Amino acid sequence: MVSVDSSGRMVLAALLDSVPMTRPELASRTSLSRPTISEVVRRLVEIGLIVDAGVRRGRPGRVPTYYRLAPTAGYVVAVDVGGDNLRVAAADMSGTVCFEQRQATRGAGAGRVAAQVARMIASATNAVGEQLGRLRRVGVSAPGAVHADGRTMSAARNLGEDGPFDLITPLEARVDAPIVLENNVNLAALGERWRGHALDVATFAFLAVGAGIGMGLVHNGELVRGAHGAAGEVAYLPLPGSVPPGQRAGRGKAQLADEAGAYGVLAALDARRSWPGTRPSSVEELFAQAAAGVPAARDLVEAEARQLGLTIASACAIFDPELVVLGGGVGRNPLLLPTVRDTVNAYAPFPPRIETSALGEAASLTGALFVALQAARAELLRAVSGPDGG
Amino acid sequence: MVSVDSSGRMVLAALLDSVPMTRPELASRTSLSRPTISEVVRRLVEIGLIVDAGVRRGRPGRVPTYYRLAPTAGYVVAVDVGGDNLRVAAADMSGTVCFEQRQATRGAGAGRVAAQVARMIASATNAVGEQLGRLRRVGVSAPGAVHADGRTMSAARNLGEDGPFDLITPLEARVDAPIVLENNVNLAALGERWRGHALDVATFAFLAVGAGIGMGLVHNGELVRGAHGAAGEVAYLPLPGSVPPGQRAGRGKAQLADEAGAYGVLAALDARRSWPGTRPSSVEELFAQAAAGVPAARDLVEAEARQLGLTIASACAIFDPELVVLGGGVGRNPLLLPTVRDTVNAYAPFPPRIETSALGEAASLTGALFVALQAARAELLRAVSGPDGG
DNA sequence: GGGCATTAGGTAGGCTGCTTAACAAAAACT
DNA sequence: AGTTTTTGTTAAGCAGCCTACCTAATGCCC
Repeated sequence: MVSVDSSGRMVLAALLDSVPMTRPELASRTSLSRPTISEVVRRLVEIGLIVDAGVRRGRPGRVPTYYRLAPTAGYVVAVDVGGDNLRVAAADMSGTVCFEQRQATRGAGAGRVAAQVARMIASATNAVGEQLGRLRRVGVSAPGAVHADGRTMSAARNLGEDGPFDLITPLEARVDAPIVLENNVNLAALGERWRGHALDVATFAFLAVGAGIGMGLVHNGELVRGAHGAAGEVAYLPLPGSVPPGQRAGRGKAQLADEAGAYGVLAALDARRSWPGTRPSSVEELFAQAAAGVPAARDLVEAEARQLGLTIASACAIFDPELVVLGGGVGRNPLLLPTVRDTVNAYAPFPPRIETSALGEAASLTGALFVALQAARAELLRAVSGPDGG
Repeated sequence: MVSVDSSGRMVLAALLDSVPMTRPELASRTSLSRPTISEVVRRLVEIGLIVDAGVRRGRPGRVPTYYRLAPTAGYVVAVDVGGDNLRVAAADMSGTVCFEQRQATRGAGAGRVAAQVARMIASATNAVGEQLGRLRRVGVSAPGAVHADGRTMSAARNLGEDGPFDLITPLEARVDAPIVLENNVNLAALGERWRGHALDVATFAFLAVGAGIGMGLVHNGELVRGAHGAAGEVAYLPLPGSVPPGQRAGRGKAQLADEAGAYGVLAALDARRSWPGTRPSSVEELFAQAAAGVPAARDLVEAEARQLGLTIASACAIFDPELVVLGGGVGRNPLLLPTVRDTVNAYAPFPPRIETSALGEAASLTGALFVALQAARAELLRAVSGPDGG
């Protein structure tokens, strides 16, 4: 008798890519024999994990049956928790997104945010209904450093929390699935690797510039978190022109690169005494004026781009990525790209490719979907042998 | 019949740690049954990879036989190619060093260096003789960036080569074993992880400060090379006070951190117009005067330590290591440590542990031994199933 | 020194998870 | 209609382990 253990996993793993396959195809893909594949497929159909998906006609020989992942194999939900917006998405086990929603963040503090997140997850599960089976995993993207326990996070100023706090526990009480928490920038990096510009890139960095600034690093396809979950905290880079710590107000040890976020850009804007025409009141307006050719606006944008260039040059000297993806509300503005590239080329001995995010606002959410799917699939593969095996 | 395939590898892998083991011990270690272990051991003894190592007396019960790796299982040789010195070491498959030698580097250029290296390898193999079996692998440590092909390297100014050059091909003609080439700083990092201060540390950095400066990064136990083999090239870090590229003479794009090497320190020394007492003519003398309390010398050492601190702070902002090991002729001087630590603590939000190298001058050589051993062991494990299997 | 407890090592038989070989079934091609 | 081609099933077998049981050889205790 055949296992449905290691071979079952191989077959299921092959079918998780959502492409239906015939048994001979599965045999050559897994390099198992056809009898073994038949046995495994029979068991997986019995368990309800895969289903018949019609036959293939038109070629000589007996018609083979296609098999694919059962639609009821389960689904995952991802949440991107931002200071301004909450985003939710749901996808089936093959990764096809079947629900999306966006809401303004109402209220601050872990408790209120958790409550709103739980409601959004509930509306996602309601929308999906029973047709996709059960909810297998929830991926949560949030700004701030995630501790080693995978539950606590700190430095999430955007969410109105300064100290360490726990977003997971209040969620677990209201959600019937394991929850994976990860930093939003790290997830944006994984998102770009899954469905963005870093498709086949093993070693790259995602530079997110929004209200603040942060970098997500991927090495040989796996996330670099650092010993304290602080890898990619480039706000703490000592850069040329930066003011030594202790001589700065407010942000603790954060260095010059912190000024590259929207806060910093607006501060630089305020510092300008005169402005030709109407003074921009947001970073978007500043970029619009720069695009329209207002010299003062172009100056600020150039200065910003140089900062980002120095940040990337530092990353190259340490990490030497093959590609750097620029993202975040500020960072993904294409106006920055030429000066960023020039600056990096001037400093780095082996300049990486530099692109703006292919996923835009959805990068972190896509990454959260990815980690949720990964975890759910791994659990599914383990579960194949677990229950009893037959 | 038992495989000597997967189980054979498990047994051999257990015995590679050089600790002799009895068959019951092997059984519990590999979680295989005693009959299986007996069968596997019989085959490995037949092949000549392991040998009887006496019996254990003194405990109740039948006396068990110890087995260990055969002394004739082979050996590896490591070479550390430096601008001033060549070092060679040989070790048996269990990692016990049984030969060491040092020579001044005579002549420059790939050709001459390769010839001298080949002679040293030959003297190592002669010293070892036939008693350890055959030479299985040679590990070579060299300054400079190793290309993706694992053969070519560039930027090895210390060896009198500027452009890319190939040290491996001329060696292969004179050495009867596969050769592994790796950057000396990367190898120093691996050395510290194998037999130094980073024993159980998964994510750390080795900062080498000698003539130049370079960093070796280890993430989850594996080397971070970067997309162009340029990870850890911290000479290119843009730091506070650094002069933009193009405004500097000589070293291309290299930034301020380059001044942290011995060249830079001596340049700073020369820039001082007056000096109390006899002006030091080497970095060693400078440190000696600083230790003796000469204020000007202390100033220079402090400045150097601050540079290193900023470099490490940059690495923390990007990579967030758990530990940083200071090495190299300049870097391992303990006089630097307090100021380095203070500077890092001032800048980094999560300061890593900082230690001076436990292996000193031998760090790179130890790392070269390690990669040679790793490669030789992997090949040995593959070979167990290869030849025929019985 | 003899019996007993304890541990090592060997043998026999059996089970699991595959394999290959052979065959039956069902389509396209001629 | 017959041939070719591919799919799917069945039967038999084998590799690589395991368990159960047995024998061998020691230390310990009286």
